[in-house]
Amino acid sequence: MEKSKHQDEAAELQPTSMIQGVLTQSELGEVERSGSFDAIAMGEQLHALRKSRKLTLQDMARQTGVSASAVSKIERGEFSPTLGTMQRIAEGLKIDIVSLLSGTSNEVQPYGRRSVNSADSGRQHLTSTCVNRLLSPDLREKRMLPVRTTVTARHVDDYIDWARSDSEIFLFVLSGILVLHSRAYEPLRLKMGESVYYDANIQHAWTSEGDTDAEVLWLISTR
Amino acid sequence: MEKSKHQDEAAELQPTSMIQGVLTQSELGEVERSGSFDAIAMGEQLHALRKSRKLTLQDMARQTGVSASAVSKIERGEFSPTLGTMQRIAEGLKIDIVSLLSGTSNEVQPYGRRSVNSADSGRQHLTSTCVNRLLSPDLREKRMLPVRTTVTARHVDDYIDWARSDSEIFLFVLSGILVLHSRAYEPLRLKMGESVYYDANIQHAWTSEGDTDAEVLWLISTR
DNA sequence: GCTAAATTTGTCGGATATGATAAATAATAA
DNA sequence: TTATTATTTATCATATCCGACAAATTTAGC
Repeated sequence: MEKSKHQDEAAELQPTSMIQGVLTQSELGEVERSGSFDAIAMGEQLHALRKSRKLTLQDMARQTGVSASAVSKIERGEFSPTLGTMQRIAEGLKIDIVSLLSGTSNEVQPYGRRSVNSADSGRQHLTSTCVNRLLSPDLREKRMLPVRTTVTARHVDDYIDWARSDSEIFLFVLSGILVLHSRAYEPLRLKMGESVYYDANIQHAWTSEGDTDAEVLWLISTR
Repeated sequence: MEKSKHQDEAAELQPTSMIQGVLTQSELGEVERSGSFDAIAMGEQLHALRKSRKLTLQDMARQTGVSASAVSKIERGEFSPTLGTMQRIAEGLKIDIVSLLSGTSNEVQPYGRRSVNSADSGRQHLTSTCVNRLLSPDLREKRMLPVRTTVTARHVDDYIDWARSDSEIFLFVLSGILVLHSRAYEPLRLKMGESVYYDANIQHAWTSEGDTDAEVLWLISTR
């Protein structure tokens, strides 16, 4: 079993960013997306943004101080703008360059979404080390991924690969005794009501201690 | 009481980004930071990055395909580079432009941090509507802020201002009955073991129902 | 359809960025 | 120190960006 053991159901439910079926690839996906773009992409961004605001090239020129012809050429990728002109454009449009470049400037922020979970909601997903139930799977592009998990593993040997990602994890023990194993720390025993917040960029794995399986509520950051 | 009611202790513990004592200003802080920079700042960024990697201008030229003299002038803000050259530089340095511009390219990502909370850990902070205990307050710059709260309010009238921020909130009921009030939805009753994930950009407030105060575990996204 | 206005795209001169090479400065060694 | 080398900055020719205005295209009204 590998790192996705207590994570692959989550992966299934966030398809766009889950390249390898590993939950924490979601963040990787974000990073990759924001990093990959060229002058044309940026031009398209700008064009889309201008259209969505229903501005003409002239309006643009007036607001930003960059000539209409220049904006036109930038939009069509005919040449690659100077940082200075990009700044003027961003300033005139009241957005920051980062979002202009990363292509998030035109995204509408989700508003008022809500997803309720009953005590036993969520399709169960079994692995050899735990049973996962992803909470609020209907909401996409969440910043946090809440999961309720029953940890069935009793020994770290049950894990072939330990989990690792560039995310952060918060874990709260609902019942039983959970042992958090980490490459950087001694095993940590957590009882009911206890919790831990840790960087997932260090390898880690979970096991239960005692007769009953530990039940945990945990969230992993997605960006 | 205002929006920070069940959030102001959190604010206290993330001083840099908590301008107005409102928890979700953390996000605002991030945004503001990433938006403010000019060509010179970018040049300084680049210079710092080059130095930290112990590269000469020639090395740079070799790796990026941008001439040493050009890089030198960019670093000193003598002119504003083209998006194309910025791309070449970013590519050669194996970073994405966004982080180069936003100034995060040279930051070291926290590694292997960990913070454990006992069942009753965290200094209590009383407000007129609830008792908050911020979990893992010793970790700074977290992507999620975990809080354990006892909701003492019985009626929405106890709130003067409802909470609102550009964050996302996950809430899990540990005991009692919590009622989630929202400007967009009918009041939602949540019993023990039930949970909800919602966008905090719509005004909301929490109350307890029944004789005992509801005990909830909740996390709010910070970026 | 046509006409007129609005909007976008092309042209060209001037401004600015970039690259090759030289000059200047800083670092290193004897 | 001086000599030597490494590194950065300045010079200048060339390529590219940018702005003003003209040409072409699209849109709107009839």
